[in-house]
Amino acid sequence: MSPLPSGLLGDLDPTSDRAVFRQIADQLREAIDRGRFHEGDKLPSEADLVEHYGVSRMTVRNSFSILQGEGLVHAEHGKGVFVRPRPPVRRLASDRFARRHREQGKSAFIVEADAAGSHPQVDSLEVKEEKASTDVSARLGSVRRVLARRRRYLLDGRPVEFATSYLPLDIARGTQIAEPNPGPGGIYARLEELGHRLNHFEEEIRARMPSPAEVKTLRLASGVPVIHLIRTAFDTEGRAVEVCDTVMAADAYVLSYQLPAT
Amino acid sequence: MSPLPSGLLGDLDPTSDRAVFRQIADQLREAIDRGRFHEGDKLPSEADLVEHYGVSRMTVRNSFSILQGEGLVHAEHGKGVFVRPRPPVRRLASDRFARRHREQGKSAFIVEADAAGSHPQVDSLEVKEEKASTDVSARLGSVRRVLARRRRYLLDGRPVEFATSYLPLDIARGTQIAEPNPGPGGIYARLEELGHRLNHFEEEIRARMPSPAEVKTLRLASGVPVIHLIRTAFDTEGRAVEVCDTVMAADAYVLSYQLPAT
DNA sequence: CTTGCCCACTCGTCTATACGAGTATGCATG
DNA sequence: CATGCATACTCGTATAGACGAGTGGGCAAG
Repeated sequence: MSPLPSGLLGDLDPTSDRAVFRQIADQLREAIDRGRFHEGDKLPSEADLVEHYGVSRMTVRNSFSILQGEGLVHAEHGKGVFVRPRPPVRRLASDRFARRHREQGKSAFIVEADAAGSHPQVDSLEVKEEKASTDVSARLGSVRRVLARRRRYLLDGRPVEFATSYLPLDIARGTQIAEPNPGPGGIYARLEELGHRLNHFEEEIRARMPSPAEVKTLRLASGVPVIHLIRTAFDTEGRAVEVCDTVMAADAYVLSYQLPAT
Repeated sequence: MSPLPSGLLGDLDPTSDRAVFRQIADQLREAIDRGRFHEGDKLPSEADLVEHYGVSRMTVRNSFSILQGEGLVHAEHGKGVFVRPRPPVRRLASDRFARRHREQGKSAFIVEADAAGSHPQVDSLEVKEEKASTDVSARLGSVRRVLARRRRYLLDGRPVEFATSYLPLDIARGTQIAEPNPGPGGIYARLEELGHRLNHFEEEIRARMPSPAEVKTLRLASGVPVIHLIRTAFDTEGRAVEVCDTVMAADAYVLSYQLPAT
């Protein structure tokens, strides 16, 4: 247990009314911000800090837990506490559903990830008929049952997004949309072939902390929120033909929209 | 210290390899999800749970800290731990900058909040010239200095959003845009009067955990992420005439966009 | 050289205790 | 009745100790 390089971290201010564990967290945070520790670097161990500050181990752990909650660091059992690297982000532009992007055979996700040089995967594919939730039913116009298409998207082995599409049975049942592989251009291409020419989409965006289930399927580190996006697709007759419910790891995404000023 | 109503919470499973504090958190979470506790309800005190489960206080506190991290509950010193109420959300539609909304005298925020029956406020108004950050400079096209307009928005006394607009000095200096009150229709109306007819906006959206400073200015409860929105306004000549950097309390907002399918 | 074990170091979980500080309530005092 | 204090309850902070479990390096045996 080598002593901490002096000057790396300061001393505590016993006269301060700021709690000791907060002071320690502040100093670590500042050291990270100032670049004393870089992404992926190992922070001093709990034992190091116990010795350096002369406090008990629980106090140090308390400090770490603050930084974890902020998403700044993550602990690895048996190894140490590390500065959390910012993962590469995926940019979603608002024209990502434009018809011209729908021509080729591969899905938008695959094409885009390949172009960005990362390795895309889709798994947990599940297609089945089920009872519509209240919310989905309201959005699709009072349908009882729907076709649900679930899938998880991964980039370089890391899950980044979990999405479920809901479609009214009278549209989707018996079509290729009900097959695991919906064919080139995805379900939007199939919908248009079926006569539902798409007119516009509505997207609702929320951000919140993940549920335990979401932590699991997206393998989220603590302190990482999710972006919850609900998209409704409307055809030219004004009918809602699909609702897509997407939960994204917030640290992996930047959403981008272009709005007319008219 | 009245005993806990039996049946409200279950027992621990000593054979489970799930940590005790997680089991307790699970049971509390489930009880909340099932509606055994409603928004604003007080959960059993730490002492109650210590007695009920026969564990130490730190273990119970550990459970609570999980739920706090999820944004499910919040603790009040001297009172207890409560189920966090879902605050009313503000919906931001993608047409909120349409020209027709810019006619009246009051700001969009005030009009909209009044209509929703809540009491809007704007404070911390600050207008000054300053050095442009790298990011802002890049977005505005390599300007050195900018006019910055900072303000905080509150609904019913609660801060919900903190925004800063940056404008190139050659556009804003000496105009009403540089005054604390930009006049009816806001700075977008002034920009158009100055000959910068607006063509479109670009919005970039991220979600992340707040910095300590953001926790303070937005008075955020723990477990509440922020939505970080960066909007760039372009005039008909393709020039970026304003960058607006907005940090919103994520539990107070739903963003809504409408996209053409073309 | 390879295999396998031991050991040191790491964080994870849990107990027990202590005192501080904010809140609410009831009771005694004025 | 009103004021103010005592008190009990709440969570906040901190200490000290114990054992468990994952990781990785070194060393000894094969």
